[in-house]
Amino acid sequence: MARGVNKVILVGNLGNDPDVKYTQGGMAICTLSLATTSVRKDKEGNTQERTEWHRVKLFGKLGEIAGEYLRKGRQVYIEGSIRYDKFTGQDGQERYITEIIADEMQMLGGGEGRGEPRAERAERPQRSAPARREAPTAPKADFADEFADDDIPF
Amino acid sequence: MARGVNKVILVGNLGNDPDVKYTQGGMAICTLSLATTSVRKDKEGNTQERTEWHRVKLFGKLGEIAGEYLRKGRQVYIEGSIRYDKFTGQDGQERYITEIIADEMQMLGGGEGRGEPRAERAERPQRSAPARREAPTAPKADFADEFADDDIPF
Amino acid sequence: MARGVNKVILVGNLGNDPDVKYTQGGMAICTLSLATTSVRKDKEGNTQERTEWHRVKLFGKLGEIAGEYLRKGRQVYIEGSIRYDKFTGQDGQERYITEIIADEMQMLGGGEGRGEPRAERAERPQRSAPARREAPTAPKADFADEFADDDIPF
Amino acid sequence: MARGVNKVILVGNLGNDPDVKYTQGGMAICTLSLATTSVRKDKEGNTQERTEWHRVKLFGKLGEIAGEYLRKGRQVYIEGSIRYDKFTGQDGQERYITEIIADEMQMLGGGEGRGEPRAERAERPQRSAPARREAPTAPKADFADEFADDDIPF
DNA sequence: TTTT
DNA sequence: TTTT
Repeated sequence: MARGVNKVILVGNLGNDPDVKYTQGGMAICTLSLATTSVRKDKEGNTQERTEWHRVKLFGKLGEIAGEYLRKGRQVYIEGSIRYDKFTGQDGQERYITEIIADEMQMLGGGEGRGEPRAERAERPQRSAPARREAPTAPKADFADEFADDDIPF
Repeated sequence: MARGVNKVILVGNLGNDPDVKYTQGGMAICTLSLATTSVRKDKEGNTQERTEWHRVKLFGKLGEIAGEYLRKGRQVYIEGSIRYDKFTGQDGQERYITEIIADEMQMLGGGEGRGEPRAERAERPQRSAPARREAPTAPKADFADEFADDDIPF
Repeated sequence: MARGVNKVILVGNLGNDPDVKYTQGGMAICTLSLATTSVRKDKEGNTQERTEWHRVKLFGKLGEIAGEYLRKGRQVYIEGSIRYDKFTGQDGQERYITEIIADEMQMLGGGEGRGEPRAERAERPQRSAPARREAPTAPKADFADEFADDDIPF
Repeated sequence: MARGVNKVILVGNLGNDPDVKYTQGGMAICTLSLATTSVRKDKEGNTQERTEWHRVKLFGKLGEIAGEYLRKGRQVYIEGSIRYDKFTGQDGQERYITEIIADEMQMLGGGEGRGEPRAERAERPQRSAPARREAPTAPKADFADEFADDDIPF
């Protein structure tokens, strides 16, 4: 299904609440800003930090879950792939954007902030996606029937 | 869909031709023996090698493809998860086995030996799986409809 | 440096407090029991869980940090490789063991239990490793001088 | 050593010969252009391809090896991290660049082109890096002494 | 913009 | 049992 491997694994903290939008077809697109920080010592022995801010996109059901349960500051595990996009800005200038397209997400650190979906978030789909024709599914979501075979034990 | 991450990434060479069997339900189960070798220097500065032999299992369509196109010696990329199994041998002794359950496979090194499925392999399903009720699909195979949404560009 | 890739990435919770031992040479060997759980639905639509218990080993400084800061229940990220070992038990039977040799570790979920090393753990090195000739270092620990070059910005 | 995980795994083919430059300090900086292609089917059932071109950087000894042994078309495994950089172009415009900083590299597919370092590449260091004060080492290069402990078997 |  |  592919020629090559393009895999990204991130564990970081959200710099902001997730941003969820819906396509005409009713599919959720959730965008996260995720920080990963690395530390090293320079020649003088001083500790130096550097933070990368990743722009992560989650589609479909995965995006809905992210939009409901994640919040600013939360620690999260993301698995996906890198995608480089090029578009022309309103000033006619070419711009480049790099995004991580998630196909797996895990909320980390349990406890606080989990289990209570945000009310205002939960409503949005109805408002902005009136024409939702079919439940969009996220990658790997239908794990069930892939293995619905009699004789394969878990 | 999970609490935790259990991910394995391997690049290695096959020690043998793949072994393909079929379940009562007609699903392929392909087993590979995959070698990964690491090199280090010991205290005396001598180069030392160590090879791990991984037992890799591929199910469904992925297993069929592996059985047809892979051969002894071939280099392959595998992504999957670790699974520890315990069973009782014929002598009543408990035995343990560790397997890598693949959900992604990539043939590496192109060229030689690719594109020519083995005839004897290709026939086996019919013989050993007469009751094949439905085409079993491998994980991630149905990438297509997951994203079949009007407005999301590739 | 190797012929092949043997990489494992785990996010899970500790089933027990870490077990730390020291070699004759004074190097820490920390063993963790780490659970990763996956969930799927069977044909009847019932949710089924399966937990894998990984035996993780951390050496040197990484093992010391793990032994001091980790505790039962804590969530942790581990990166390493799989190693299959075979040994002969006291009954003369051959036994097999699979271990994850860690070369990266990240404590997840912040908060509770971090920042307060366990007193009894912290002392052990002195007692059991009197002959510690040199500070053993964990893989990747010496990140500093690898990049101590004038002109490479962080 | 870090707060977060920022890991990239790529398997792809080189679009060009590697580009190697040297810092004032004599450290090699090798830049690769690496293609990973993914395939999917659209709603009409047509096969669609999309290729990402990754800009990969390898430093020190790893960069030297890459510069000598890799060539256009060669398949390669890269492990590293994502780095987003921002700089001001000659026109005063801000520009963004995303790079993969490699800390592991494996040539794949054996055979052709391996084992015969390119002559013109091999010379460059002397010419452009006259002041090479010390042999720069790549990440993970000094695997040897990290484990140089009496009692730890391979 | 996050986190420790 | 593979590979370089």
